[in-house]
Amino acid sequence: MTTTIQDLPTVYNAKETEESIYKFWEDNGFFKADAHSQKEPYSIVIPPPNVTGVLHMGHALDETLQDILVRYHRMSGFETLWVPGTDHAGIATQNVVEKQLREQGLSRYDLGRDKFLEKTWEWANAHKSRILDQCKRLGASFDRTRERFTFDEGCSDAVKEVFVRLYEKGLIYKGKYIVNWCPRCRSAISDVETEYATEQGHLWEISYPLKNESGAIIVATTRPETIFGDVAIAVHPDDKKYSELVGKTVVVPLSGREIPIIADEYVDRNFGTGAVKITPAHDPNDYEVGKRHGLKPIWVIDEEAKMIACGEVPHKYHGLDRYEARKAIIGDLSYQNFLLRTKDHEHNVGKCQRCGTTIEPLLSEQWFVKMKPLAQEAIKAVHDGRIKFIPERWEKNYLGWMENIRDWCISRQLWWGHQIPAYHNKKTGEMIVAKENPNPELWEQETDVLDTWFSSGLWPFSTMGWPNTDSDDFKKFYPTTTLVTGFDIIFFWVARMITMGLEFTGKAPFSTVYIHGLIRDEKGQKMSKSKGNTIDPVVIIDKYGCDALRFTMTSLCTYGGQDIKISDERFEYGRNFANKIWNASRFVLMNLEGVDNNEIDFNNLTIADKWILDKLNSVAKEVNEDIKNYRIGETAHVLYDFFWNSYCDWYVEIAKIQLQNSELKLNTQRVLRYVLDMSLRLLHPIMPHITEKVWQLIPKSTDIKAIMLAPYPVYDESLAYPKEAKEMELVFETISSLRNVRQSFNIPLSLNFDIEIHASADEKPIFKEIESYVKRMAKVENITYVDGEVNAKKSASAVVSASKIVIPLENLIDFEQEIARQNKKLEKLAGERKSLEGRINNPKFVSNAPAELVEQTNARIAEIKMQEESINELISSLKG
RNA sequence: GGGCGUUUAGCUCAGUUGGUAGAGCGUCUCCCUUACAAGGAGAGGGUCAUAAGUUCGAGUCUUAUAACGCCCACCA
Repeated sequence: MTTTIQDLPTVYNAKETEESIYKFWEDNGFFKADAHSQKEPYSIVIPPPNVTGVLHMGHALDETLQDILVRYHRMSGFETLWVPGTDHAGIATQNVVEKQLREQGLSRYDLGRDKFLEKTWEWANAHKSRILDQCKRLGASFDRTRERFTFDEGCSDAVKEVFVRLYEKGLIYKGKYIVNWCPRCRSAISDVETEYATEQGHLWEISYPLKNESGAIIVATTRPETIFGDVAIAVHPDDKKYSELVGKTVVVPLSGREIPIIADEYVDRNFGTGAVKITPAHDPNDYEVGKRHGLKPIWVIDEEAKMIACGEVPHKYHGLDRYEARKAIIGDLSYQNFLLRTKDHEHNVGKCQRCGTTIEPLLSEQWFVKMKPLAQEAIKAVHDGRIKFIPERWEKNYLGWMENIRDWCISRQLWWGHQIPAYHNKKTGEMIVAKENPNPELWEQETDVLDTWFSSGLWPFSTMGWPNTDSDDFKKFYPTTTLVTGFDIIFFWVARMITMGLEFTGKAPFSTVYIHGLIRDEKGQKMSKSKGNTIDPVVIIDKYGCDALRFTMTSLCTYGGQDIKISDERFEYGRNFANKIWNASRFVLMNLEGVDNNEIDFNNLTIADKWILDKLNSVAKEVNEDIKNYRIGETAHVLYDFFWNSYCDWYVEIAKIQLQNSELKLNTQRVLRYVLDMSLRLLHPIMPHITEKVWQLIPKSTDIKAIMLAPYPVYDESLAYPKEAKEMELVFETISSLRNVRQSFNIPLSLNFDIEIHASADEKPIFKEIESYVKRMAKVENITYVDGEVNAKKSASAVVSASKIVIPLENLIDFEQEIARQNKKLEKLAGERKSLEGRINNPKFVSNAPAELVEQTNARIAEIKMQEESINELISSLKG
């Protein structure tokens, strides 16, 4: 880089910098992890983004937090691996490709399985690289040489291995059960993929006449279209209203079929009429009731949610959509006087998570994983601390789900996904489960594919070479250290990774699950394409810069993991900070001319030098603790405050004074450089590009090639200067008070005034030491020290710590106003003193509170009293 | 029905061993002081949702209430 300092623009150009800096890192292979390193490992696997589309803000946050942890640990001496990759996202990807086809008037069936898969692979491949390229724009320091895909060869092998082993252990079975069926996706989906929405519906009361006698039983239902699948009417066994009817037979309206009245505890006597129609093929509860009573299910709705065109469904309803059928049946029931009443009824309806279609509970043959036996260890691992959640409250959520876990329906009637490794004998129909087809001439593979989460559940170890447990990566980097993700996929993904990891590797796949909030729009709504309220991270990066995006988002992360509301303008916060860093750096670089490569001369430090070094030191301490404890938002705030308010607003301003002093110049340059260097390192994990860019420009002697490889600053006891840090308060207070006076009386900056300091004995030497700062920063001409009585006549004045400062300004100040100003301060002090005195006068406080606090309180009261006295003295002197 | 979260300055939100409140933005005043107007300086602004309790002391702990939000369960 041949940029000279003078060439650096006054406004930070994020776009230019970020591109070249990322290239610099990548070209040098700095992200590549070494499996043979002796360093302690730190590893993260990326939650693989779906190949359905492009990166959204949620990814941007997730990737940023991971990158912060990765960069922090890399700088802190760990052998650090971040594995990138993407998820084939079975149902979601199939849906987007199908949608594309539909726009051309085609369905997947028009293409056929092979052609459709070819097309989907094209889509996936295109999006895979696009997504990871977008991650690069986020500054992600992942090891691209280890990029993986949940549907690549290695992952597929792991999937087959796991499936076969679970099957052989009896933990995978196939059978007919009621499942959540999405008629649009034409596939079963799992419980967690089913979301519930409250809908306004109806409760219809239908009369079922008794066979061979007068009378009827009245049944309440929300789903009259399943009437042809009724196999019984159930009432509660203790319901006296119906006790005489149990055992009798009724005739199903519109059908004529005869079904029994049975008694079952499941029925709620107080709901509806207390009598329920039982439709085992289309309702999970009814299925259980049917099983208990040995009733055979009757299918009346097909896989597309249309009335079945055969069997028990009368001809006129054949092929009708479920809702059309409902309308027709209600009409017919009403016409034939079977419909007695229609009531409004609010109920929850299951929806497909992926397409929003109302779920049709359907009895069908599916594959399941028995989760209960696997869950035990997954519960234990959290209880005994092998895995911990941050924030902790998610543990409870996870455990609650695990403890009540149900079997997992893993088969999907889709095309895009891992085909189930089960084979059917073409002649005998026999079925085997094996990793490979023993003989394709004889055996045909199961057409169902696996739930996409089945392969994501193996991600932490399938990416490390498993089932080959001797692979270098597996040995060095598994188990991973931290998993970073949002709470929305704890059940889908985190829980499954934990169960699978423990089952197949014997180890928890990660030790910490760091759960962050969800990104929402400025109104707190979830971002979604359909609402049109999404913010594209790439657009933000183009407009404000990647580091600005990262810093802003990081600063909004709270320890409690609250959701994060963002709007375009919020990123100005990070952009402004980046610009501040840029300009402060420019100032420092411009002033480093003539500086040597030597370290700071610690025997020749000014009070201000010591103060900033002390401050930097304590900031380093706090930042390390914050990151280790996942208080990453706090890290951002601490660094912002330090860099802007301490370094820029105070130290750089003081340095301008010291640089003009030939004795102090060189060491001031070194301190400026040192603090800048360390600040950049501290900030690097959050704002990688700008810190690298500036760091490369700093003249220094190190042979470390990049800031991203430089050691992360830690607390250093030899750099603690508590005494000077405290004494500097006098500088801040003095200058602030003088500025306040200037502002209060509209004294122009062009006018330098004189001051008289009535210093306490202790503070006098400090005042002398800091004179040059006060003069320049408060625009003071002369400072004189006055002992004895104060004469503040026609003056403004200020009480600073134990000293008094008088500013003779007889033509410029309004004395009434000055008295008012001082009185206001008195009021404030008196308020504080009274409340403190209240405490100290309470004997219980004195006896119960820590001695140190009592002492502090007394000291503060004494200080206030003294300051009150001083102010009173000043006021009377002013009047006199 | 069960669980969780939120309620603090006009707005958005921080505030972990309980010691009398902070930031950013916005507002008001002044300033283009040779790093930065995406900036500098100064100021104003809060009975920390409500009620009770524990404590010498509560934004912080306990209980209850209210409002809003989320998750789980799912009576047809």
